[in-house]
Amino acid sequence: MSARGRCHSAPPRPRTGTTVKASRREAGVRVSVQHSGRGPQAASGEPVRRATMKDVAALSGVSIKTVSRVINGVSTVSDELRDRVTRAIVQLDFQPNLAASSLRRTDGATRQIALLLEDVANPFSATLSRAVENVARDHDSLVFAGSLDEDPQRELELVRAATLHRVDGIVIVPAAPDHGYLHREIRTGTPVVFVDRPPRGLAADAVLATNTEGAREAVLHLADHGHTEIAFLGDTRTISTVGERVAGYRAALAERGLPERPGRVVTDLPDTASAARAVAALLDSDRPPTALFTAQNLVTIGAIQTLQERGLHERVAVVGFDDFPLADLLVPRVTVVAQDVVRIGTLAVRRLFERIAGDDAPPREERVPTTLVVRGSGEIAPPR
Amino acid sequence: MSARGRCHSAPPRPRTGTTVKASRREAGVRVSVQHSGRGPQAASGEPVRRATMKDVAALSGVSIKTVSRVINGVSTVSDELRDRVTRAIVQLDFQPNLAASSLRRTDGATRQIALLLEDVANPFSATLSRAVENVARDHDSLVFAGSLDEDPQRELELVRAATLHRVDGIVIVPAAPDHGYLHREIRTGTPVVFVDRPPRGLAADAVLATNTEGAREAVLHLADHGHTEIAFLGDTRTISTVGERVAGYRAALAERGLPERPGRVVTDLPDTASAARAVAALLDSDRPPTALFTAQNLVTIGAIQTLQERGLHERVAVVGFDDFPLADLLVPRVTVVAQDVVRIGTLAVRRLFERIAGDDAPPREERVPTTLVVRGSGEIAPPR
DNA sequence: GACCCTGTTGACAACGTTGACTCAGCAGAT
DNA sequence: ATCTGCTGAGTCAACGTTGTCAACAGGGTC
Repeated sequence: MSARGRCHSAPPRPRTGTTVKASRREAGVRVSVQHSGRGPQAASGEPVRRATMKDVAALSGVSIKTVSRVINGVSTVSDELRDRVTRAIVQLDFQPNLAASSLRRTDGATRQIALLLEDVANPFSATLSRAVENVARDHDSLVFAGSLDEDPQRELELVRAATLHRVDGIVIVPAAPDHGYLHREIRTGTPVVFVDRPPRGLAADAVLATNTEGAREAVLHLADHGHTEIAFLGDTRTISTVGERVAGYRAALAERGLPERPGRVVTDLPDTASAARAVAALLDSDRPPTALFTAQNLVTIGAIQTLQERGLHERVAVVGFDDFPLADLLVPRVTVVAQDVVRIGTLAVRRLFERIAGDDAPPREERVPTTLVVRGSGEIAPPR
Repeated sequence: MSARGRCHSAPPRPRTGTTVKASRREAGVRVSVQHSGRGPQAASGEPVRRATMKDVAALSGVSIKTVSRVINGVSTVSDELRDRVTRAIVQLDFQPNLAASSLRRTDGATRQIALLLEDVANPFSATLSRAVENVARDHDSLVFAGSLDEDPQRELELVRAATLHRVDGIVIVPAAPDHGYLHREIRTGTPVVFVDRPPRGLAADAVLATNTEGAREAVLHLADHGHTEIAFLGDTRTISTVGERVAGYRAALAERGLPERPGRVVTDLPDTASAARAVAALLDSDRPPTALFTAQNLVTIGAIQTLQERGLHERVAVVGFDDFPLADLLVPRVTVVAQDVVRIGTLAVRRLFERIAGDDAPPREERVPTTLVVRGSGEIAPPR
């Protein structure tokens, strides 16, 4: 944007309808320039200075401080002045400058929070994101979302960017193996709430799913449908949820007196393709499992791909951890242990806003229960 | 946050491993308080004041202005001073106060852009969001995303919130029927780029899909597989893409000399459920269609639901507009006209950053081509 | 009438940074 | 030796707001 002009003179402004278009093509994208009489966008009607409190004060004949009081809802302003100021604000379309405000204020609030997740484009993150947005709205705060891609380095960068922008707080689905570095941020007044995975090397609030219990329930479900050969397939081992889910798997096997066969716990499957390959390998082994517990979204999908390719989708039982869209349109419909993602997100931001408001109770860990959603794929009986 | 303290004395800090937990239950969520020796989160090690340029200047023995120069990469600083300042910055963990900076700077840049979309939780929006984030990262900018839920009122509110926070620019998938109100924002220096749907009553940049051509291609595809009874099912009529896709549908029918039967164009299906009902109604009509062109994501899914329920999914052909996850795992796999969402998002933000950089060329409309993805559901032949 | 209290308003400085300007020092031209 | 121009550094004010404090009006009390 060029320097702010002072010129307020209105340019000639013909009707909008007269737009003429001319097309050309570049690299598959069709571009058309709009030769409207209104002229270029950025210069449309000369850049205009935004009104400040000073302008409002001048127009309503009061001091700047009184304008500030009206805006902040301070009660010691007479009705008459409040009225005059309010009218001036509307007339000038005044919006206070948040930067100046947060610079001066003692609490330094910016009314922005950061949400750092795995990848805004995956369904878990997207749902979380929406839940967080809804709560943030009630607190007049904006949410900026960042994707970590399970990369610790990226986590550092984004936390850094967040504090650079002086966000009021951070909700994070962490990727880093250690969070000691967050100590400094918390001490300088940026509270952090962990979601889905607990902090390591740091005491902080966390909202998590009951991973172990959920996994246990899933595997018991399979065992109770007659399966004795149940495999575990999961995401990257270093993610804490994976460990918890493995623990649940083992607890269920032990509870039903089933042995854990070697090679039946496969982890470090970060995407659909690797999960698909892992399932293929299992099926090709000497003693193929008759049931699969897929401990994550993408793993479940990869598994189903392989089963479909081999025509085994009506033969091998599958229970997945975490629900996903269209799970109930596949054949067979997919039985899952669903996390209450909206609940998790909501609790996490609420906690964050409590911290922002000054709550300094000891950090808490909240566990949100999962639900077994029976749909078909988990109720397939073992052969013979 | 309580008032900033000055106390820098380090509290006793025992090992982390000694955390003790106590559980209780409230409304299904298990809560455990962490009685770690480190004490409450917010007070952990007393709140600490953030370093300012003044501190850096004092530590390195230069003026504040020189610190500013170093941070902004001004070349007229001797190597020695630059070194001293850099070391002080690291030592104090200094991060410049962006609020103060943008307050003082002539361009007033905040390094934040807003992304307003239908709903961060739907796949189209989520993909767009990720694409925007990636480009924004290159410009050291943060993105905050907001969901409009197709609500014009909400659009006004969120644009308002965005300008209140003085974002450098806005990328928007609009919901409002008229965008004249944006004139003011553009003139005060907040450029706006439209995505998926063009602006109305305003000249502004837009990046759109080739809706008409894509729809035409889909319907020609169905006709060329022998269908003469093809229905159109679409989202809310007021959305411009819907109109364009209807136009493409009609163009294709005309091109193949097929009549448009009454009641075959069904719109205003905002969600899966209503789409499912609409398909049921069509199938129950006197002359049921043998093929469906579903002009939006959720509509496609709703249609498939009904077809599956009736066991017609291998009988009635379907081509959808817009790809969706798992489209290739359904039975039959779903043929779609895919939009290049990543491309659309990328072009849009790039354009936005050009505007932010001061480009004041006339507004442009770019059209990104669609691709027909043949998978099975669109190649089902009509009965007999 | 002097005193105090309360409630409303404004003057002023300060938040942390950067733009405009100044100034000292020095090299090269005169 | 003086002048000019340039380079590197510093001083000061200003961005738009809010916290602190003082001033003032009006009312009630003694």
